Amino acid sequence: MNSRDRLIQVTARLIREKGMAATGLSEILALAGLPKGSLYHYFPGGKEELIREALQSYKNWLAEGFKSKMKGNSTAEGGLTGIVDYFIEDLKASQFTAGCPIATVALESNADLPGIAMAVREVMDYWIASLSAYLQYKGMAGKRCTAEEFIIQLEGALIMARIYQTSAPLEKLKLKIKNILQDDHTPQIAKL
Amino acid sequence: MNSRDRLIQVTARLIREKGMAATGLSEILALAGLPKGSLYHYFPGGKEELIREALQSYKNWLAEGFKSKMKGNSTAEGGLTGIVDYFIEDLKASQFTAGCPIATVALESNADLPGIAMAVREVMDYWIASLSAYLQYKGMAGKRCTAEEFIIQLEGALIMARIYQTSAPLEKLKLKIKNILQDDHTPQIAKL
DNA sequence: GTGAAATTAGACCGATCGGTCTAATAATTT
DNA sequence: AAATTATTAGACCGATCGGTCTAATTTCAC
Repeated sequence: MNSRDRLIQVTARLIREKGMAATGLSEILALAGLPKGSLYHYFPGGKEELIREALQSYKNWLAEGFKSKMKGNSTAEGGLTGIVDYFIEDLKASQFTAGCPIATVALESNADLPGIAMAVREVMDYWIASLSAYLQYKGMAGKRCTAEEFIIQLEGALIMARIYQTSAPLEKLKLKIKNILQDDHTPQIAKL
Repeated sequence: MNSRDRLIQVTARLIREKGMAATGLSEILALAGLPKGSLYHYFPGGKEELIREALQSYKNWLAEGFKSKMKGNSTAEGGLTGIVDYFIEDLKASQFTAGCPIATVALESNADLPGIAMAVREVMDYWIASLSAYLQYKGMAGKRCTAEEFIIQLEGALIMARIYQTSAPLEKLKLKIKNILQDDHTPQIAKL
């Protein structure tokens, strides 16, 4: 992997493990085996740009999961179950140290970091849109609400999993997918 | 408010807004209007002890919510709705800058901070236990699973609310409470 | 092979980090 | 009033923070 990508990957990993503020540039550089010059060569915007790129790379990670897990499942229920499995695998591989970077950064971002907050929204938008499109393709009604509902429960489960160091909440989520898909999530006051 | 409590409150607020690592002692002291000596007088354990206390204070905040919102509602559904309202009020009061400190700190904590991770678990334990006891009092079955389920959805909704700066996910959660209470959350393989 | 561009290397910067320490002051006890 | 304790005050510490800058080196084009 080239230096630029290595920096992004290391940054992404550290952010998922301990957040944005606790991740120092020197630690990133040490793990990537690069000097400071390389960082500012590839990312003139410094730490913030690097973090934004790390968030963007999470989009690719999500896209990979969509591709591999949805292709192998014919039903919407199977597809969503696959996505949860994708997160379970990731969680176990990291020994429950890696959460969702979107959530982690979202909870750390504030009005002082508008660029970060926007990047967070963008990735979440992508996630919701991808899931919605998938659900629509599978013939679901109220797709966007269902997608949001699924992600909300997934994010909540990921936090619980992190706190108690167990994948149980995600395993439980898999059992609830059928309900999520069946529930009527269309807003009471029509939105579209 | 005395100096000690002021330090805890300021710390709790900053943590909820931007997390643990990004919250500096100097900022805490400036907002509390106290010198460094006071901090280490009351909290010899330094920043970590202060954060643990801030997390503990969140237990009190939760307990207040339980008291005020559950007393005023006779049904379990009404009680949980009240809790969600409690979070909505808090979120709006902070202009969507204050998340759940448990989640925020949980996503920032790792093996290097065992004391923090334990404090996070302790507050979450308290939360789950309180809700379980309430549900049992209201005659619910599968109380603990239902409590966990509710909290997971609340945490997920809080993240979404933070990202999009809207209380909509929490408003939606209120509409789902009836379903959460009705669903069978007892584990497939009995746990107790 | 030579010149230009891309990349690596790391010294250096001021600011801030969490933490320690001593002294002054305020409050309380006797 | 004197002695004791609790609290405030802030100078100071080494370490690290994110960031800048100049060279050295490597890569690549011609």
